[in-house]
Amino acid sequence: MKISLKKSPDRGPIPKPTISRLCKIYRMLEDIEKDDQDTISSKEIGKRIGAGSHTIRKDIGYLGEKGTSGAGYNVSKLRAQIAERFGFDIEKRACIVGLGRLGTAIMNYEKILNQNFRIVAGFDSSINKLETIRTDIPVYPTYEISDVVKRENIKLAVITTPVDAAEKVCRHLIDGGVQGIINFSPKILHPPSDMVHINNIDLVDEFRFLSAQYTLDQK
Amino acid sequence: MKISLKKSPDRGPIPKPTISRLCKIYRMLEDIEKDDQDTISSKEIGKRIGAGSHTIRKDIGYLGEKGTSGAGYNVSKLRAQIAERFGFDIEKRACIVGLGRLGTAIMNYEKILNQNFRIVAGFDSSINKLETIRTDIPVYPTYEISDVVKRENIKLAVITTPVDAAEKVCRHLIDGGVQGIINFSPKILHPPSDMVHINNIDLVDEFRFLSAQYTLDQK
DNA sequence: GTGTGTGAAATTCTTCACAGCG
DNA sequence: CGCTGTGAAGAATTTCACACAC
Repeated sequence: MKISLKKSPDRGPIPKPTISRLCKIYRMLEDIEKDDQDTISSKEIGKRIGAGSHTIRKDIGYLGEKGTSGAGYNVSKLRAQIAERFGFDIEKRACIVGLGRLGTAIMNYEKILNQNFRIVAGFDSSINKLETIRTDIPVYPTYEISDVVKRENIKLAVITTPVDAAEKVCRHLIDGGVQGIINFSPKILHPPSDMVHINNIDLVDEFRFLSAQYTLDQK
Repeated sequence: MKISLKKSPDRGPIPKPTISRLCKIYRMLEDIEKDDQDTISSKEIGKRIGAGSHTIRKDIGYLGEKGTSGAGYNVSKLRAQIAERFGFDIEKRACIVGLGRLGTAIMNYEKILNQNFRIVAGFDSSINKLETIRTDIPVYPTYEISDVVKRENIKLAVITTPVDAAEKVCRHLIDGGVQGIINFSPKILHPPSDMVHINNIDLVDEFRFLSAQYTLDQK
């Protein structure tokens, strides 16, 4: 007699690289859903996001839902699965701190609005700037950060201030309850607790990284 | 008799994470050099860039130059060492394709200019935009990309076009000889050869990644 | 004592390989 | 067959631990 002991598979915590790939896969699935295609193989997903089919299957394995052998994955089911696991169906409220060129560019980046991320506040330390900015999104002086963040239930923030302001701004955001920060200032910010995640993106560093790589492979 | 056989250490190819950290360390050293501090320990470097002291020592080990036990590393010597290895002393020429809000913001990001990266061209498909843009940097229509890139010896590029243009632009850049690309469009671009490096940064994905992480750790 | 250099261990992540399903 | 699911192998990184230098 065969005992159908279904051994629970890989259900450890999801590795970060997997989370990152699943986010990319998610967007890809959105695109594909718009086309006629309603099924997709791990191989094709892999080709699109730049990974092997094995990796993709492992990644999807963490979600728990199964694909159909021989056919691949059901596009909308898989997308829904990722959304559910990562909370993408719940609208997230975000803000931008630092309304210079980059900050306003992001504030107006219409794409974000459609994607269950809503930018509901902008902050700048210059009263002048606050008065001249043309936008539908309410803007506030920086000293109100933690109050507004609390009141508006903002969970995500983008920092586009000059370097010297970044650290203080970061503290205020976290005091207010922000849980994820994208920091474009060239000051590396560290999460004060495991409940907060920070993504430091510095353009100059990115340039350097690319430059270093191709310099190295010319040796 | 003791034979002083100096076994050559870790001299394999430098791992990517190490390259990335060394780029951050490099910037940090620049900052510190401006202050009075002329020596720094692996522990402090680690704290600043968010890594353990062990990791930092390993990273620096790849460079070949040694620190001084008990004192740490000589700041300017280490910086020079990184610059030399990664070619940071050689001025790199860059361009921006897509002169929307984000593109122009980056084009005017004065920091880059000071850092041995010079933005020497902008491109856009709209003649209108080319005519109205106010900048010292020469701008061209996109169909001239590969010519201008070749002529101006441009090695780095930033893509800030809408999605549908990204792929074609990427090809033209690479035809012209670009070796490193930062792509801000939400289309994932793949390097056609090992000689080209591409860094795909999509804002929405970054939001999702952060959002996913904090959603997961609330479970 | 403080701090580096580095093999070795531990961990994390990716790739392989192959059984099993449609 | 083609394609998924998954343990096991393998590779890449990080962390440890401790000898040695200042």
